[in-house]
Amino acid sequence: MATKAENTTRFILEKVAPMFNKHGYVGTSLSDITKATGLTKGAVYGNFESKEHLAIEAFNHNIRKVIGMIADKINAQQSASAKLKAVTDFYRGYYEYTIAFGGCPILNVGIDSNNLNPLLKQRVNSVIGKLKRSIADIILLGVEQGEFKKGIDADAYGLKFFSIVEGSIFTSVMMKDGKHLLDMMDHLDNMIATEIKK
Amino acid sequence: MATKAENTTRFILEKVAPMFNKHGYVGTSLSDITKATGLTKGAVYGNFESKEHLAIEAFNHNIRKVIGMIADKINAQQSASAKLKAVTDFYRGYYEYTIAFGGCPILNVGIDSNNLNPLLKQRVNSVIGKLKRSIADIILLGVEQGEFKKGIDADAYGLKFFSIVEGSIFTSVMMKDGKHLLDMMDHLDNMIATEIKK
DNA sequence: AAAAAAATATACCGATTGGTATAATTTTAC
DNA sequence: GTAAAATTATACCAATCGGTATATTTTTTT
Repeated sequence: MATKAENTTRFILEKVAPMFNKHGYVGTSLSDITKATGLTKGAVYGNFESKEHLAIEAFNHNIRKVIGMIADKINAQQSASAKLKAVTDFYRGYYEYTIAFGGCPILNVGIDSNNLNPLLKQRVNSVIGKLKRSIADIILLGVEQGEFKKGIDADAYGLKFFSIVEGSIFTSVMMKDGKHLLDMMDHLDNMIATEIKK
Repeated sequence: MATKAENTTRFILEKVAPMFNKHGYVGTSLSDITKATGLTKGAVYGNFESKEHLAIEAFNHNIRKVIGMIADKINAQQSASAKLKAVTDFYRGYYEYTIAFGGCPILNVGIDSNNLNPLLKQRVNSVIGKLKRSIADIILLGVEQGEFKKGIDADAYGLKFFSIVEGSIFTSVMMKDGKHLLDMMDHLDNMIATEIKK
């Protein structure tokens, strides 16, 4: 059975994760946190050594959730092109999913931590690297299986994929325009069809 | 001649604009501002009614500079395709230009102000709308002049263009990878060539 | 159920936050 | 050059910041 502290840790994280995502690191105060959790500073600092570590774990929590969902969609498919389609399909539903949550954690925490919080930024960069890698690996798989063109720069396309996704989320969230995200996923599918597939 | 206050206003704005861009609204304190300008709160509040208005005018200042540069490049070209190429060429040099400055103000202030500062967010949205409009107008010009395909959704492409640019800047700045921005501008040029041009 | 250990609450710390009233200074108008 | 007006500096405000030492409560172990 989970100990009391483990339960509290998870409880705090779940309450706090969307707050950090919406309002950023400096924009989320300890009093915001105690207010939202109904706990006191004692409980918070009993479970997390500092606000910074709490923010990092909140980011990890957010990322685990999103990445987990994408990974499930990817793993449910066999072929490389079906895996890539699973990713764009996932983001086709992302606007509705994320709008209450405050947008993409990578984008939000990335911008928020840049020039301000090196530890957090390092975490974000690590996640970007992993996402790029997982797309690039799918592309390499497609090349191996004869689905995709030989000699394609998988890493560069992984990063392209990522940039287009993040830019689309930014615009959709800012303009409150879920349709735009759909358009952009069509654009990505088209890029895959014309530039990557044989 | 400019009055004393006008000079001071401009001086503060120039000093403060990159700070807000790098560290965000909550991340830039009045003491940061007085330290950077060498002035006192009296001078600051004599020229700006509040920190929020200062942040808004700093954003306007940043935007005017960037938009002005793009507009010059666009206006220097005659044909619609040359105008679009001028935009992607501008962003090909954007990484070096912006890295010391802290990234794109639209992206930074957009993320920063979302769910936190409605006035600032409104300003950002207005700028996004104008950028979309100016790209869409170039596309409409191209259609009119027979360069571009008829029946193309100029507004949707304006927003696509914007999303790809912003996503690319985000990734480039985060990963400190200027090359990626070049790749993405190639991608945009290619999109124009294959989807928009006749 | 009692004792030990773990977890949470309370009360406080110095530092900093944005903002302001007023005094001192500098600029402008005459 | 002097008076009036505009501008900047100083000194202060209450509120809030992240963090901590300690007291209290709750959970776990025996």
